[in-house]
Amino acid sequence: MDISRLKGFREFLPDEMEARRRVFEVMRQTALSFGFGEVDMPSLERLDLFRVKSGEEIVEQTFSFVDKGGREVTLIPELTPALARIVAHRKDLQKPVRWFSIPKIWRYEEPQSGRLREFYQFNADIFGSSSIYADAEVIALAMEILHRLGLAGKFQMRISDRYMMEAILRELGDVDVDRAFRAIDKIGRADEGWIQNELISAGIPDPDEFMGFISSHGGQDVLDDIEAAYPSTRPRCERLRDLMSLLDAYGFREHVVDLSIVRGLAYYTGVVFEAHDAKGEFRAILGGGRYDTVVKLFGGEDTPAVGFGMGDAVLELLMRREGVWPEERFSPDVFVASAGAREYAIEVAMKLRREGFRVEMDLSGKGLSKQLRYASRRGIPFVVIVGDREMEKGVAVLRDMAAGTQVEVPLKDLPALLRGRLP
RNA sequence: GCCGGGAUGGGGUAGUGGCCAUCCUGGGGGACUGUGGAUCCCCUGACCCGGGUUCAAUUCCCGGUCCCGGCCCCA
Repeated sequence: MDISRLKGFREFLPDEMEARRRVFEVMRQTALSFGFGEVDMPSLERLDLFRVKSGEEIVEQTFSFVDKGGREVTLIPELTPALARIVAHRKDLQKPVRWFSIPKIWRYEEPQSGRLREFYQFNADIFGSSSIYADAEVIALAMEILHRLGLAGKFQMRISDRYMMEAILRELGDVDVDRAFRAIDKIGRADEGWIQNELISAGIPDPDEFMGFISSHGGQDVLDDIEAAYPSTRPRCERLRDLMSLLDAYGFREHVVDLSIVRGLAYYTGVVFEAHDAKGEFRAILGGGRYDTVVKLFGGEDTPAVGFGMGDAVLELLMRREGVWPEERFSPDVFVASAGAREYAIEVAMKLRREGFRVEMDLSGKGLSKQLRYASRRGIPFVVIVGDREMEKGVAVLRDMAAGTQVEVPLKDLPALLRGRLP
């Protein structure tokens, strides 16, 4: 019998979980500050929910199985279809809908650096607004999260527009758009000769010149060049210019136009974006874009949408490298040590707990020496010592473990004193 | 699914075709029943799995699993 942990799955103990929880809390507070509401969705869904959007090949990349009722089901590989289903059917929802979530999601792939089979993914979407303001708002949320996580200037937000790329490809002739996109998506990762061959096969006559264009990334000047060379891109260039200006207005500096960003998925429409490590060490930190046709696929009205997803794996690698991953340590604020007078110790512990402190209490019934040793080893910064003497006087002894000093205080003053000493 | 490198107590490691498999750390207990970190003592606990070669395999060979990394893919 094999009871070992499955490949690509992680276990988090309190120390590790505390760090991750803090990171998620930053994401959550940032999204809330942007007026996004938090949602949660089922972890198990019908496989058909994902077939609608992505086709049969997705089955091989999901944790799917037939349940006891004969239904084909799967652990969700992404959140968007469930959201689109709700938006399609809940016609009472006032638009624009702005939602975020931090679900666990599952993908049956080979684990490697920054990629696991089970991971958390922060997800934010706006449904019901086709305006460029919505694109800007979503991208700004992504950048603000990275900023608040201590990654300002450590990433680059690369932005493109699929419609613009399609316009360029149409000007080049009879091009196999999907194939060209796949090749473009590999720029910077795959062999350049191979990419050129793929581009030729896709029907692009002069891949050298073409790659020159899409390899250049930067600000408005890149858009000017594109517009001059491919006049039919003008409306999309205008839109991208607006987007870049809006992101300036949000106060960000990490955004650039980068035509090599196309995203692998067929359903994206219009603006697409990815945030990358500025040093180019890791795979994409996050990715997203516009998907204006998806809600309709689920039977709803034509509902424009834009959003992004950010997994915790690459983010963690990057934050660790930059030294901004939170300290991996969980400990209570206070340990209540009991020297007899167990009921009084319980009373003190509960008082502190209800005042908002993290309070661990002795459960061993061992001597004070052992209790102090335990608290010391756990790294708990304060110990409250209570026994018969303290109970009779209605006081408690507050011991600062780092300083090795202690004071006797009336019980009613204990919370305030503790609050003043904790960081 | 494919390719490369790994795998020795909970964590980190040394080492070996044969003898009680090394050390550090952690965990439990004690010296110490109202004051911790030090020290000392005791206890706990490992050669990834299966097959092969061999008198003998943790060690060599093959396969698998898992970990790390790369490819494919990346919703």
